[in-house]
Amino acid sequence: MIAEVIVDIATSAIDRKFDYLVPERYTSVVQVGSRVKVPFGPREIMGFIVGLKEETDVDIQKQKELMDVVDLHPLLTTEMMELAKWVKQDTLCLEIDVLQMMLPAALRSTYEKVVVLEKPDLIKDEELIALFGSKNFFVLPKDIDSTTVKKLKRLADEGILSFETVMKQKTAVKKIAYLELSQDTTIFQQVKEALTANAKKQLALLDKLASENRTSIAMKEITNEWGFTKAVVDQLVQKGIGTITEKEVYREPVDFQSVEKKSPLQMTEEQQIAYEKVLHSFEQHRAETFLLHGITGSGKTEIYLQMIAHALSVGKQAIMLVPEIALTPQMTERFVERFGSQVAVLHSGLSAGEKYDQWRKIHRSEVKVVVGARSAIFAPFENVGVIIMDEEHESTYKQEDSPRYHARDIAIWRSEYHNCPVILGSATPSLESFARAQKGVYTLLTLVNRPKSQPLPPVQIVDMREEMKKGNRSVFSIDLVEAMRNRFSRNEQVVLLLNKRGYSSFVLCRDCGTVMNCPSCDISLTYHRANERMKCHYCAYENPVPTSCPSCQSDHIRFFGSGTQKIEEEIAKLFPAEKMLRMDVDTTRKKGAHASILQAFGNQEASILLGTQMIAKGLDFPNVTLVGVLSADTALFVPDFRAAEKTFQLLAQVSGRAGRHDKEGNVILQTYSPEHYAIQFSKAHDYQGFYRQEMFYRHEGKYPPYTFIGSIIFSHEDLLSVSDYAMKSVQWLRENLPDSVEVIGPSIASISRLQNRYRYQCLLKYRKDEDVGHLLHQLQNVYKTHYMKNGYHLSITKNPSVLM
DNA sequence: TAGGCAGCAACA
DNA sequence: GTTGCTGCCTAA
Ligand SMILES: [Zn+2]
Ligand SMILES: [Zn+2]
Repeated sequence: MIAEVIVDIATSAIDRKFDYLVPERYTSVVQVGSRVKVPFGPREIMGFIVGLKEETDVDIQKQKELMDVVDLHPLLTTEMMELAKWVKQDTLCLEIDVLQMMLPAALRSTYEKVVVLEKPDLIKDEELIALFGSKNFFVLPKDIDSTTVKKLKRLADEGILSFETVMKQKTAVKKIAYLELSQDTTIFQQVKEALTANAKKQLALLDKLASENRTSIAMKEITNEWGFTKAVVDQLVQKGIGTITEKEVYREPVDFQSVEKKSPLQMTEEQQIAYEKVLHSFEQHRAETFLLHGITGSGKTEIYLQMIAHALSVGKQAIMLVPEIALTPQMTERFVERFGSQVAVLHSGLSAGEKYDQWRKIHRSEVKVVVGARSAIFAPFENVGVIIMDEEHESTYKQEDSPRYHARDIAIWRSEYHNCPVILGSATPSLESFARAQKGVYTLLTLVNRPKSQPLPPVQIVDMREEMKKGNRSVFSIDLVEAMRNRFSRNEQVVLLLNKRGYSSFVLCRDCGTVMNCPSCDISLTYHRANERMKCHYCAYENPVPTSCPSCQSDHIRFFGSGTQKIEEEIAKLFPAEKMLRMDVDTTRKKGAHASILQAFGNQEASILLGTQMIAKGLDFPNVTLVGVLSADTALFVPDFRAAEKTFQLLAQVSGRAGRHDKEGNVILQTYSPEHYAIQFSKAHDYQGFYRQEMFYRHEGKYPPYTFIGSIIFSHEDLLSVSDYAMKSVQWLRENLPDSVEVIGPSIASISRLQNRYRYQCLLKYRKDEDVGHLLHQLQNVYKTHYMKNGYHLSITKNPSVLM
């Protein structure tokens, strides 16, 4: 038998199947989807079996046997392997990268080089002896200097030492030791009678066991809570009262006991209609995509819950995607309330072990519902009944680095595989999705009423130019200050949004204006207050903040925070009695900080929550009756065709935060461009109006959804080389692409240098994937054969979420 | 002429 | 991604 194996090496030349002979003893255990240990050149590495066959074209002399079958049960389903092939083809990435991404990080193998001392008496060099310490081996560090390596290699040639590569698995299954008591109850009496008088502890433990009347007790409980040492237990085990066994346990991030079970809510007529349309499609086993457009508070989640419940009732599984930032404990609780321990949760806050355990529960079908962020779309269920993506417009559903997949595309692919519906839900759908719904590619479902909430809050626009004329130079308009004062007098809460997308704090010299930049990237360094250091977001560079300016030696160094600090001071002056919580990149760097700030605000520990766009999601607070947007327009003027769409989505989202409950809410938008349509339509809560206006501009500019965008980045350490490569490539594209494809560039990329590499960018606007797919593959092949080895980089992103 | 080192193909 | 081979250069 022959196994087709994709090996664990992420290089394009290796990213294909290799045939291995299956030794006789493994023929009954090898399965497609299992991992295997294989010889590859002089090494041993991990690989995935992607096929089994009886014959191979490979030279008989080249053929090798696989060494070991690692998994007795396949890790990857047939579906996942097919999906990986499609993702490779569609996003121009490596198949092995997709396969690795489908599995939890804990299953990834790592490789270590170990130096083993063979003849200890023949080694003279003191430095080398020190490396071994008292052992006869050491792990070769990655950053070891080359002279030491040379010395070691020489000794290896003489046979004094040898190099070995060790394959390691990161995290294993967690096991807990249990004392299993014997079934034979007479043994206890026998042992007890045979005890000598000085065996007081053993006697006490026997009595305790008798009083507990359990058959299995965790060793931890016996030692920590009952206060017996392991020696006492061991002695009794030796006398035959039972055995110590290891039991597999799951590291469980959700406490199911503490969550009260809840029944489905009565749906409104509008919800019922939407639900039944999906249900009909579900019953027909159709792979239909629904766009559920419902304003904030219109009850989309109840439709999700009931659809999932129905899928489970006929033995199917469900995948529920939520953007990472909205995946709060409150969010997951809603699912646990309905489905109890049938829910698995996957998000970035889990440890590697917890993620692995959640994944195993999914893989073994011990849970039926997955609630998770982007990567949860790869949940290895085998009988999916419905896939739901909440807030489908979120750009975080697109993975920024390879494999550059969009969760929406994966969702639709999987729905076709399982013949089940997909629900894309949003209050402000992406233009792409809404346009597809208009064309009938997706089925549009609309919710316009808010069953439990007040009508959408009135939005007031404050023209900050007028404030300037009145002589108010503060970031707070007179109206906003007045409204805030009014809320505080009623003991209500206020949310303030500082709309400064993408800005982080930087370090600047006040005398000459020099901004501290990364020496290897054309980007300013980010100031980290916690340790007084400056870091580069794009490479590993890190340095303490200088005491004097490197270009003019002045010591007037200033830090520009995300802007929230300055506003914090101003609030303290205006409302000295009010407590405030700040939420921005600085205060949420630590894991869990985000959730704890929101929780504190929910507990009324402060009356003001000030933050950047990250506050737009998450909890809804019943006591918040005013949302103030300090600078509604700053994101409008970034050079991105989605700027208006993103601004509208953000404003719509924060507006929904005010007055979701019995109290009436208000929104105040401060702006320097009150006439802009994104702001005007936000005020009117008019998605459709915004959609029509924005579609007009997209049509004018030939932007999505009228076209698709492809972004190609060329980079090299040498500026002239990369400009030459970019020019040649783009010229070739122009000559070979059909006229319907617009080729823009090449031009210097917006981040012109990254990790010491100069960057050029080219943009493609095309209408059909077939128009560019073939040529992009060809461009990549030319890159692999002629450019890659000379230090060039080529990166192709289809439908980038940001134009960088 | 041995030793060293960069460049490169092969990995089943 | 690594490895070991090849051919060229350099120091003795
Ligand atoms: Zn950098
Ligand atoms: Zn200066």
